[in-house]
Amino acid sequence: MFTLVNYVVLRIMTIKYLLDNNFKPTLYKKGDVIYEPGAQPRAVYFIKTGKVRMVTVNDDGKEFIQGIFKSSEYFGEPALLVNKPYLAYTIATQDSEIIAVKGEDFFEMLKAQPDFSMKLIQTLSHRLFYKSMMLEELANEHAEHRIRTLIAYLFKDVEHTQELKVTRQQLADMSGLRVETVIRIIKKLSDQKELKLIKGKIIKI
Amino acid sequence: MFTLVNYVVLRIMTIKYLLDNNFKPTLYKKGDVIYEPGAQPRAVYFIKTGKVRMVTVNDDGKEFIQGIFKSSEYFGEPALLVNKPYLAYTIATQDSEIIAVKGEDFFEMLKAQPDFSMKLIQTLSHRLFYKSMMLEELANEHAEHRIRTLIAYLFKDVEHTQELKVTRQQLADMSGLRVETVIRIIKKLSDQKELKLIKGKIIKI
DNA sequence: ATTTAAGTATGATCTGGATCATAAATTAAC
DNA sequence: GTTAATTTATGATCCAGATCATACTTAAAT
Repeated sequence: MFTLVNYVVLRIMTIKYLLDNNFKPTLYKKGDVIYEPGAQPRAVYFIKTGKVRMVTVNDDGKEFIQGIFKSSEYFGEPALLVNKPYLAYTIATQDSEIIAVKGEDFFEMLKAQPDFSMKLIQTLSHRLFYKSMMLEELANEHAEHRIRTLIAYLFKDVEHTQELKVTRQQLADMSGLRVETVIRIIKKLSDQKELKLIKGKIIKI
Repeated sequence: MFTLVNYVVLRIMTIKYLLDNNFKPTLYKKGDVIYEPGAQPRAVYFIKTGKVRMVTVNDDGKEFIQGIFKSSEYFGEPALLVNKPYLAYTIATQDSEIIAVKGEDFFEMLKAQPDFSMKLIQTLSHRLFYKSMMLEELANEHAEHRIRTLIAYLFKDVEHTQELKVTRQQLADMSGLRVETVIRIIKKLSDQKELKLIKGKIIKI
């Protein structure tokens, strides 16, 4: 069976494969936009180093974080694969080196490497899982439940007593709530000893 | 490039392939549960005939419709592929013949047929697209906007002057709103001539 | 053709979380 | 080390949509 370890190895291998095959990373500075909604997809983006956030923005300018991608992950395939314009912005949240693999090359990779194809299927399944979970939350659950579920998810493969590297604003932007609401709920969860706060940082208990 | 026509053909071919290879459909009666949340996935389900709805249910019994699957479509792969318990119920909304393909056989199919693998990637991408769109709506948009977007999506490959085969309750269960709210909004959209109502049925304008 | 069930319709009230406003505590930048 | 910029914090008010209640209409079952 497919394990977490070879999953990670395969991810790193993919970047190596690209570099070995002469794909060149582009440098994006913090805040740079990699693509915007409405644009026609032409490539899949592999992150060599750095981090990006994928956000949809409504008419009032309110952001919703669709996903966060970091080193050795890739993004932008769904739009390319269904051949529809992007729905979201993708923005570097720190300086990042990103390899853009053109559509044809990506399809080539898929054909040439059945392993990669299988891995993509798993990656897409993971993302679907997360989105299904969040849809249920946003549709049916109240603020406190949403934040509990989201924090549990973010903490899922994190050690005891480690801190969460997300701001209240980001939690708000992932849960469809407002910062003030998230702040009040985090405080409440802390009062109930469901988590610990040290200088405002959220610590797993 | 991959077109809608060969996409549909491939879908139908898959069922034919399964029948030719001696996979036997099981009959589910209207209301029968195919699987429930918490169960460990062992198979992928291909619908020969009929229709199912995939729903998550919260503690108060409120349903959220994660997806509706019909003839020649399949469901249940993400949980199998990431090897996590199901999140949702899948329930036959009418009498249905469904072929359960065991995990091993499904992985076999994927390996043996690169076409199928590519098609699965596209299918997952489509579902991700829909879920991303709905997440943005549930997180950021007001009731009227949600219903507009949802109706536009449901009408997307439907002719002019055709009727929507969904109830107000189903729209509510897909948008995280309450029936009364959906009813009031549909009425308003009708008043604004954005759609037509005939005996309560929603008609594309 | 009647009964029953499911879906649609509408008004009145209530409430969770948004919004607004203002300040304190951290962190980043120079 | 000081200033500037984020982030966290907290109270007061407001409102979209939930909830409750009740009735009507259409479709399904017998």
